[in-house]
Amino acid sequence: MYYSSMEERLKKLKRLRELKINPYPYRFDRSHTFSRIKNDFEELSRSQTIIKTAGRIITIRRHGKTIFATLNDENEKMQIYLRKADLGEGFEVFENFDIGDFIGVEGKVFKTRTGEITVHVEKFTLLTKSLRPLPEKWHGLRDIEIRYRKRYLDLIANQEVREIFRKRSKIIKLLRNFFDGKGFLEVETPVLQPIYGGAAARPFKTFYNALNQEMYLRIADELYLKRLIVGGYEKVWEFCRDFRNEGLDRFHNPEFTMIEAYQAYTDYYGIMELVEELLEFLVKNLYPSNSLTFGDKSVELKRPFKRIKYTEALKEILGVDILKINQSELDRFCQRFGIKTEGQTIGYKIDKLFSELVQKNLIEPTFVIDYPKVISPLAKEHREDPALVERFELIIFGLEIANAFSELNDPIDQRKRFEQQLAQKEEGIAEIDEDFIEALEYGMPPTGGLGIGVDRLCMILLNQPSIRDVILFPQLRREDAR
RNA sequence: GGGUCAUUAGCUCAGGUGGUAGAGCAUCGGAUUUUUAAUCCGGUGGCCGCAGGUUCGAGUCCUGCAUGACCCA
Repeated sequence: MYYSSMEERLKKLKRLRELKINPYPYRFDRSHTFSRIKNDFEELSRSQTIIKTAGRIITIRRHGKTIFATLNDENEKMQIYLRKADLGEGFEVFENFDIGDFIGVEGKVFKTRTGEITVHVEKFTLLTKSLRPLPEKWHGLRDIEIRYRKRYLDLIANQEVREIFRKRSKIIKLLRNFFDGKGFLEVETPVLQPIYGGAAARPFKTFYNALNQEMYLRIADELYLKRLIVGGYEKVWEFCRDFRNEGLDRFHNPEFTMIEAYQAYTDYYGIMELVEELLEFLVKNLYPSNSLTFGDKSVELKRPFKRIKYTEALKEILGVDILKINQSELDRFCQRFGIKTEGQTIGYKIDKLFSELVQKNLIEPTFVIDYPKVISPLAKEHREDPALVERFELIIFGLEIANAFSELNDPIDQRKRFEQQLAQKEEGIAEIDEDFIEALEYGMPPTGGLGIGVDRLCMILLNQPSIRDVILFPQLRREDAR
C-alpha cells in the first residue's frame, strides 16, 4: 500500500546511486544556520561571503531553468535559488530531490525583488534521501491520533508544537535554576523499588530475575527523599518520573514527571512561600506580564496567594463540619451530589466532595490548607487540631498544581497511620516500609516537603488543554494494524 | 467500566432521503530564468477502520469489534 507511494522516491534513490551520489553521507559542516543568515544578512550580503548551510526541503517551485525551494532547519525557514546557468549538468541532479530530503547548500545570500532573503546556490549536496511523503504543507498534520503516535511528523509539520516543547524544556531548566539557586541538592533515587509508597496509587509491577523478587516502578519519591533528610542533607529535590497504573485522560498519563523537594527545619508555611516564589519566578521568566491564561480563563499571579481552609470551604457549602458528621450523613451528602459511596473509604468520599464542590471552582491561585488527617497519612498532625494535618495544595484553574506538608517525622505516629491505611485497604500501600520507619526512628528533623506535577504545571503555563500536548510521546494503546 | 462523536487517496477534507467514489495539496508527465499556498495543461492514486447483517444494490441503514477524542464513573 504505502509501497506504491514510495515507489517514485525509491526510483530516484536508485538513479542517485547510479550517479555515484551517496544518499546518506556522514557529515556536513554548516558555516551558518538560517537564523544567523537572517540576522547577519546585511554583512553577509555586502561582503559576498560564501556560506554553507543545510536543512530539510519543504517546498520546491520549479521554473524550467531555475528552481526555488524552501528549506527548514530547527528554527527557521530559508529560501534557496538554483539556476541551470550556474550549475550546469549538476542542475539535473536536483530532479531527484523531493520534499522531505535533507540537503546542504553553498552560495551567497541575496534578496529577491519581493525582499525575501535567499541563498543563491553554487553547490548543493544531498544529505539524506526521504522515502515517504510528508504531511501536507498548508494544513499541516491535524489528525490527533497520528500527531501523538508519530510525534516526529507532528514536529515536522507543526512549528507551534516544536515551540511548545522548547518552552517545556525551558520550564525544566528554570525549575532547576530555581532549586539550585535556593541551595537545594539535586539527587537521584530509585525508580525500581522493592516496596512502593508515598502516594495513593496503584503501581506497575515487574520482576527482577537476579534477586528473584517482585519490584515496583515508583509511584512517588517521598520516602527516599525523607531518608536523605535523615541522612543529614537539609535541602534535597528531584525531578522524578513516576508511574501510576491507572486510567489515562486529559490530566493523567501513566508515566509523568513530578518534582519533590524537602527542606529541613521548616514547615508547610515555609513551603508555601517557596511555592509562591517559584511560581512568580517561572511566570516572570516566561512572560512579560504576570497573568496566565488557560482555555477561556485568565488569572493574575499575585503574592500572597489566597488561602482557604479545607474544612471551612466545605462547611460553607454543606453547612456542617465534614469531620464531625457520621457515616450515614456523609453518604447522604455524597448521594446528593452524585458521588458513589459503595465500597469507598471515608477519605475517598470526603475528598470527592471537596474536589467536586470546592476545588473545581478555585480558578485564582489558591492555597487550600489544613487537610483532614484521614486523607494525609504522611503529613504531620496540625499543631492546633488533631483531626487535621499541616498540609496544603495549590489549586490554579481548578487543577492541583502542588501538594505539600509539614512532614510527619514521629515514627510511632507514622506506623499508626500506615497501619490504618492497611486496615482500610487504601491504595498506595501494600506493606509497611519498615526501613523507612526505622529511618524516622533515628530522627528526621522538622521538615517541609513539596510535590509539584510538572506536566500539569506545563499545561497551565503553556495553555495546553491536554497533558498529551506537553508530553512528547504520550501513552496510547498499541495499534499494530497501522 | 458507561455515554456521545469520529475513522473516506500520502495529508486536509466533501460525499441531502441507499444507485458506478470527489476536491485541494502532495505525486507523475509537459511548459516556464526572481517564484513563494507559484502558475498553466494533462495523468496516476481508494479493502470508504475491520467483520457480519438488511437490501436487487451499502461510504450511506443495523449489529459487533478496533483505535482515537470528549464527557461521566
